[in-house]
Amino acid sequence: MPKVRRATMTDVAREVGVTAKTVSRVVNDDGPVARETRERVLEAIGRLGFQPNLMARNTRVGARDSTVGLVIPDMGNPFFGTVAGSLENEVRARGLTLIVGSSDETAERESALISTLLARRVTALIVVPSAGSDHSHLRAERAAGLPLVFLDRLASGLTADSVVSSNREGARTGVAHMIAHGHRRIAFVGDLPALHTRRERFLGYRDALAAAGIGFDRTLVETGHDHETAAAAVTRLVGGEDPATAVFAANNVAATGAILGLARLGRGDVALVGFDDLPLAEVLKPALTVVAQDPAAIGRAAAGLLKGRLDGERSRARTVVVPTRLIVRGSGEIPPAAVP
Amino acid sequence: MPKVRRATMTDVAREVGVTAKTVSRVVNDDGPVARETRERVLEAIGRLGFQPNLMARNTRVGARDSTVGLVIPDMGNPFFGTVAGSLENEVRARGLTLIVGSSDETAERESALISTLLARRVTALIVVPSAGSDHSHLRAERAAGLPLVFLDRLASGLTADSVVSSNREGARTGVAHMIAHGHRRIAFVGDLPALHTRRERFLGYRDALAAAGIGFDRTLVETGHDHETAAAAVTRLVGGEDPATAVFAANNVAATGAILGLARLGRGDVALVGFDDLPLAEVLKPALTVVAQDPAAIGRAAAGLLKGRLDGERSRARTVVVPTRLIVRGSGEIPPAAVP
DNA sequence: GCAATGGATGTCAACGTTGACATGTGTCGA
DNA sequence: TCGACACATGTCAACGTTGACATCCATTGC
Repeated sequence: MPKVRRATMTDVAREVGVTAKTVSRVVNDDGPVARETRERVLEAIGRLGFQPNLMARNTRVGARDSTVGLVIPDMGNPFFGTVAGSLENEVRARGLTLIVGSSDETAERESALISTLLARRVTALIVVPSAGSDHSHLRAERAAGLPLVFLDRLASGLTADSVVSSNREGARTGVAHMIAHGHRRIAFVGDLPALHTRRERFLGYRDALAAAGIGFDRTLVETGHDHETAAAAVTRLVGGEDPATAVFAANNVAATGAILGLARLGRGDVALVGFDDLPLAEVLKPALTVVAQDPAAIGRAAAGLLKGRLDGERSRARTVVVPTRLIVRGSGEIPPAAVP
Repeated sequence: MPKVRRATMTDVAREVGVTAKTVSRVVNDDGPVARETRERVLEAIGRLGFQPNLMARNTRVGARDSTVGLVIPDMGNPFFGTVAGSLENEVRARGLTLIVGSSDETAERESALISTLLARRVTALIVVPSAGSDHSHLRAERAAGLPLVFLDRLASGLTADSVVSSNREGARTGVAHMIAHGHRRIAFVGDLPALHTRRERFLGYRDALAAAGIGFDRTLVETGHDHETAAAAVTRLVGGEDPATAVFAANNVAATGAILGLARLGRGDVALVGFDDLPLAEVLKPALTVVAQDPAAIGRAAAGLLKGRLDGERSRARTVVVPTRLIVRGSGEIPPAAVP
């Protein structure tokens, strides 16, 4: 690994003929410095390409840092991307910088990433828990005063501030919508079963079935963590005997996969409701009916909780539930095919 | 801001009755430690929730750090998300951690973000340059040995390792494809004019026109940096007198906006080719013909360049061009409407 | 029996920065 | 004219960690 030798305050100071402390004063606008000295220091800083070493500063001044760490499961998923973007705006408005890492939906990487961020002494931490991860090791940090917010999914092994969508109620609404259009064989395609969101949405699915007096059929439940597995799952669900006449896709990936799967089969007769909106939802044939989340609102809510903690609030952990909204566009209103 | 007091090595050492140095040896697996001492230290570490302070370590040992910083313009854009994900895999395979920040496509934020990352002494830096940003200030860093790679767009004011798609040639191919299907009024909808990708793709567009002897019409060129402005641009382009019969959308956002705009107008008769593939491209009506980029290959190429520099390569800066591929699906083969 | 060996631990200083406090110099009001 | 005061800068130590080197003790070999 190449050694990167960078200019230090002492280098700058030597260049100008002052002390490091004076350079420090210039850099931090702290304490009086003669106009002429300041100018010479700034000139030398530019010439040497000096950049203050935050790491060294932070050992001296403690945790008063300015970055917020965010851990998401997947950079490629636009839902998390949008949430991250929203969060970034909020966080920056407070003068903080957001840095993001991906856990790739594994507990080990999540844990490693959190360690890295903590080792770098981030000011606050926001985590989208991965499948199967345990967060009890964060208890000490939280107790020590680290602002900590869980996003999209609740943490396990620890109670902390959280922001989630109204998963159960949203899923119930989406499924009930298809029941109201006459469906009784409604499939559920969701993300990994260990995920909080998947479980909650599954409960909502069952709520809707139960409310309509429809028996639960385990064979109508499938998992798809990427487009192709979701497409394959849907292919199985709408084929065979006693197939599903409708599909509830419990997140954007499953919905995209379901759309691909149904289109490839030419099954425009199958009803479909997705959880989470897609940019192209309105132009699909049929247009996609969804239970829309509000990623921007989720980001704002998380930032709100974080700000409270940063301002020293020590109240009990709160969970903010961001409402979802059914957007009717066509795919969810397709009636069941006439029984032969 | 709450003060977060964390356990230090000294705290752990006091607890066990040894010196900080011994704790350091245990933590870093460095030098001999008696089995029993090691166990007692580990126990105390667990009990106190100690985590080594990377910042302090780094002041001592210098730049030998383990994180790579990545600056992208927009977290919400799946293209950058996918590239980031690919890069993450590559980087992690080398035992490094990727941290990402968003510049929101502004030069100021990009610059601030780079400063933050440099101040945190990242091992290497990967940047997707924003519109109008200047990178000459990174010359000193690069000279000092900082591995630095530009992604998707070339830097301005500095020559450094770069990875880009074959933008010009890809765009030329896409536009030529529509010309081959009889179009002569082909509109161009691209991202911000200051962006390298937009400029290159625009050159490819003009190459194709010139090769076919079609005069350039400035009124057929529009800008759309988000879905709605792109949709509005397309609406203008295909309306009025002497309208465009075909549209080349120079990135995924413009393509999505174009699809939305055309669909809302009910203009299924307008040909469309997008730059960058979309997950739902195949199921659109008509299915979307695209010039596909390979985000995973882009990530891998960048990681490859980075690894070379990390291993101490001091050769001249290289630019890797990742090929694009025309995927014919239907929307690009629509013939021009019969002239009235 | 004693030096050489090596394991287990300690001591000290240094990384780059900044808080606390000290020093020196010039200005101003009484 | 002199003390008070503000300004400009310096000195020193400390943040938490680790590299270099020292020390102590128990084996080991001859």
